[in-house]
Amino acid sequence: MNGKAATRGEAHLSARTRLERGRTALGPALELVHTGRAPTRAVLTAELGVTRATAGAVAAELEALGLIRIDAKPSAAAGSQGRPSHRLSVAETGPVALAAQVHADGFRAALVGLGGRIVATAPGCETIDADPAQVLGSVIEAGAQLLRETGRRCVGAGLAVPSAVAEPEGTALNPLHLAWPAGAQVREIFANCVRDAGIEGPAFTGNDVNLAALAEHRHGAGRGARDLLCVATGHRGVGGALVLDGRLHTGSSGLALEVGHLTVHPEGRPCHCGSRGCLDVETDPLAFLTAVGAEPGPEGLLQQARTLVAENYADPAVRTAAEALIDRLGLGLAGLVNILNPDRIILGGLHRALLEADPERLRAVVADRSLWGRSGGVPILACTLDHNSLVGAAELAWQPVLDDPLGALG
Amino acid sequence: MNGKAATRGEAHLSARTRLERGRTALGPALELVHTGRAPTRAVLTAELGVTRATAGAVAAELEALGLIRIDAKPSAAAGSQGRPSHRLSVAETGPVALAAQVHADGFRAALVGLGGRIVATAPGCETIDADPAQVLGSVIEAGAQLLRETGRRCVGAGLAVPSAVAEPEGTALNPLHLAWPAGAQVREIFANCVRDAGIEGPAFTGNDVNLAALAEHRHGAGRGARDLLCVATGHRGVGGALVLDGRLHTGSSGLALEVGHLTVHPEGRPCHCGSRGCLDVETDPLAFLTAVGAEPGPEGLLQQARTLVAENYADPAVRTAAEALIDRLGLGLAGLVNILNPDRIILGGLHRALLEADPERLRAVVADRSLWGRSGGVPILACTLDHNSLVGAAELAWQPVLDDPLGALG
DNA sequence: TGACTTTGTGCCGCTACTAAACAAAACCAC
DNA sequence: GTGGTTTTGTTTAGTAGCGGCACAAAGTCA
Repeated sequence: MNGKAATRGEAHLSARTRLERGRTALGPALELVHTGRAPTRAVLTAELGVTRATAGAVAAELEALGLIRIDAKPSAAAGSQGRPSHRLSVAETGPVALAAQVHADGFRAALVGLGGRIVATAPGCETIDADPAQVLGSVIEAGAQLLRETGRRCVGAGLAVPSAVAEPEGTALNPLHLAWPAGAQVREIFANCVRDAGIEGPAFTGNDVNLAALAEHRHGAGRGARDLLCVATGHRGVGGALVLDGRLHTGSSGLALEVGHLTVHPEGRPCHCGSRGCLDVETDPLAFLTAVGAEPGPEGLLQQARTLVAENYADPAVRTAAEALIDRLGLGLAGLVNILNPDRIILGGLHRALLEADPERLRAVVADRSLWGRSGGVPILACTLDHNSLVGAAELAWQPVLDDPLGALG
Repeated sequence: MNGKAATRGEAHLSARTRLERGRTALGPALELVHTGRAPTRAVLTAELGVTRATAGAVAAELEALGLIRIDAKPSAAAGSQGRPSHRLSVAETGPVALAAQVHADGFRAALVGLGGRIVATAPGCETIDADPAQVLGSVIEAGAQLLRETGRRCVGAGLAVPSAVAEPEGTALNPLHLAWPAGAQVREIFANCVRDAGIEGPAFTGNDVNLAALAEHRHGAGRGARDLLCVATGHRGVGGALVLDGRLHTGSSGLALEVGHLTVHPEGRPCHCGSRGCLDVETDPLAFLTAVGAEPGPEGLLQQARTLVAENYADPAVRTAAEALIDRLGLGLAGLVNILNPDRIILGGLHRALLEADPERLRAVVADRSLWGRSGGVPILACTLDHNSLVGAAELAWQPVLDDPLGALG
């Protein structure tokens, strides 16, 4: 060991300069197929910037690894000239990632293949225990059952939690809606559950909105965006996420994009953070239901608020409350646009319903409050994936394979 | 051309997947020497993660290109064992970048070598014309004169302007303090001036605070940081910049980190943006001087405010005004911390003076208003480089060489 | 003085790629 | 049909960059 070298730079820095070796084209090629950007070897050739020979060899190797499928029969695209190409697709019986999600109403487990395809889903549970180890043990047991039933190889496991996850410790800082203790070592607990269940591969844990953003970027409304901003509500509060150049930006300690305490209404209601009129307390489902004067129903705050916006927008009380929320959400998004200048924004939860109820109003507010009205033209879209947090959790587990297929599976 | 491939992904995406070829170790190695992280070939070996043979060959090639110098005599580090290593350093007579900066008081030109070392400086001008082409023509003429005097090879030119620069057009959106027209095509004008002066290499233009952040990251207080946030004042207004993984984050249209309109004082003074109590109007030199009740002096707002803070902090009026600014700056920084979660913050201009006057107060405010007080522990430092915008402008011109030394110089 | 430690270099071989020629499978014009 | 064109896929040979290894060099330590 060389002491000078070890203390000189932080680990992540030398990682950035460290060179890749081996089949460097393998990972990028798999990612292109995974995200649906390489339907044929010809496209793969162009996207990788390599020769046809290389693209062919790489594709063959990925097929040999059981990750992708190359159609035996060529299929000509309509109106195309030349020799028809063989389609590339994700292997249908290839490995899967075990994805898990916990939320206020319970948990879910699923197996997710390449391409973000959900292969199998466990029934799920509708209640949640106060002990993280018990909950995560149950959800992993459900996942292990799925693996036994399908008999598929597992590349790893990912967990989505409705809380900020601190780096590098992997503790849940505010699992307020889970009745879990703040600071619970979720990553470690989850990894232990995965190991104890005899499941292959590494285990990862992330915030649900972050993972939803990652999934939308790769397989949903965020495809092709370079700087993607996601904002979404759960039942309570607001979460944000940023995907830069295809990677989640979680900041130095995992706490980036905690957007809930942007001020969007200086005279607004007080927030537990000590300020007033935070995005959290002004635009979440509870804020909306309170403004409408609706009694809490049995279906949960988020579902109740969404349904009201979607189905009763003609009701003046609903519309007035919704427009107030849209204006404040727009103010918050404009503030984020001025700081992050994303090239796309995706909304989830109640915010998605608000966008769909009156897209023009939201876009106008954002454009009006963005500097020079210019970046106000940023596209604002609704998220498009079902279970995007679950798919995002699987992306975490797939990442090592995408980075180095041979190293992770060989 | 393949139409399908061309329309499938945006250009930057295929660039990310496109593979490097040739001597892939050359660029990273040069960057390590450039940023002072590879003082010997042994360290270079460790940082690159290659064999000694490769590191030796790469260093020899960089020396042959005239970019670095390998000491003929070995120099043993104190208290070290083993064979002493030959020191690596930046070539003293190697190529230079032409750096230019325009600001409210005039312009400056300099030649900057690798390592961020200013090799030569032109006297500079104290007045500024309303016509961008004339100003940039003059500054380039001063730079060309320096090149003639020193006879050194030029790798390109970089320009720092006190305005947001829109991407990809390269227009200055708010050169308010320059008396230039908003929307001036500064990048194109600058590139034309460079070409007309017969200067080799490409020309680049960027915002001065962004470039200052880049320079501080590579050669100053930001070294080793992964997520670096910079906030600085000029004479009027506040600018921000973010360096992620060694690269400037300018957002999709160059307008990221326009932090001047964060709300830091809801009942504060009105801002031209339509809101009240923006960081711009609450924490810039004019805000400070107004709060103190000082008459504008001849030395410029920034210098006057800085001097007051640095030399008259005992004066109750100065102290009261400074503390109010610190509190509001802290609020703004806390908001940015909640969104970006940087691992370091660097302050420039008046903000630097405020930090140095009362570092504890500023850190306490930021920690208090950051979520969980956790990321509030982010280090807040003063910038350390002289002429950091100028050095940053040179970094732009050096970047192609750092990315691919052979391709840029061979 | 000799053992040990660390740095630097020459040589060999591997491997992932390129380049270029060839083969295959569609279309079109006649 | 038949032959030409276009695009895709494969085969072959060649190359460049890096790893591995052995060895040499230049210091410290006992």
